Amino acid sequence: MQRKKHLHRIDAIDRRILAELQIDGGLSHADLAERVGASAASCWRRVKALEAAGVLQATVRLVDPAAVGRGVNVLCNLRVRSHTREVRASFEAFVRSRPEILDCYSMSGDWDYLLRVVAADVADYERFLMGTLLEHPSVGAASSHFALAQVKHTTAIPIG
Amino acid sequence: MQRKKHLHRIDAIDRRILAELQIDGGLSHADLAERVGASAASCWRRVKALEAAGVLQATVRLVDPAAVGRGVNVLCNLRVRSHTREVRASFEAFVRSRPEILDCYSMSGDWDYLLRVVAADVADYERFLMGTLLEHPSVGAASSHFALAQVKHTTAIPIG
DNA sequence: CATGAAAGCCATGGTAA
DNA sequence: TTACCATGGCTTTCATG
Repeated sequence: MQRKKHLHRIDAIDRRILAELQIDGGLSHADLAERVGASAASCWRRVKALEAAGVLQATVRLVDPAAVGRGVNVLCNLRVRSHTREVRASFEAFVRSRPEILDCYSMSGDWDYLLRVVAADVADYERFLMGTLLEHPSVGAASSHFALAQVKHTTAIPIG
Repeated sequence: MQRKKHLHRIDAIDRRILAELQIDGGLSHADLAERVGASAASCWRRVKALEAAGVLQATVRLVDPAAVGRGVNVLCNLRVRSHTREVRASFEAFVRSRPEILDCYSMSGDWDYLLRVVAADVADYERFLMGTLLEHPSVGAASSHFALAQVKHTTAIPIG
């Protein structure tokens, strides 16, 4: 799973390719070529190079969380029980293994980590918090905050 | 931009389709059919229905933020200057208009919003904070925390 | 050396039974 | 659900600036 083979110089056309594909990943090479102002063949070569360099990553379909019963977002600040290498590695492996934890950042400041958890409802989150998260030996304190609404949520990184 | 036309009953095969497509959105209908244990035609109809219902949303390509100079994540707690409808609407429109703000949640608790901002480095974020965010008339206080690492970041909602 | 144009193969989407 | 066909995208080749 090694990526980032070789730093590929990203020029203006590459950036336009990235900008288009991260909005619509289903574009054909022909359509993409038209939008970025290059030939289909050149476009195809660039896409392959960007993939090989690890700049262009997975193609994914987005699913409406509410439609599959995961409409509640909870942001959870968390401290680990100790800051040894082992405990942190154990916690991070745990985080990666739990599908309801979508995002996890190691933070500077008062808390060690910030998690985003999706749940069906408050009771569902309570079960996860008490039954799973706080049960894990690596976890110290946690402070949960419910999102009232998701004002914005995008996967598109600003390019340019 | 109306979605969610009609609540479509999602059965086990639909869930498997969603689970597969949110991991690999580039799957052909034939491959998808094989993985979920249905025929290609049936699979195709289900995908169309899920799209029409708004359950299956955009196909996007993920881009490595660091490769395009956006490797720093900042989580920013924020209060608006007042809680009137107008001020909140103004703030939320502002948030949606700024491409470096990837996520924004309206929160319960001490702060009104939580933002995730991607920046090139600390100085770049400082410019955004002082020059753009805090300059906006709707914004009151803000408290920024830098992510030391992105331990986990996925777009895949748990299905099932 | 990278690009652009052209062409063939093949897989795919879509339809009909 | 299975079978079929025509469409169109992917990939290579080649000539060019």
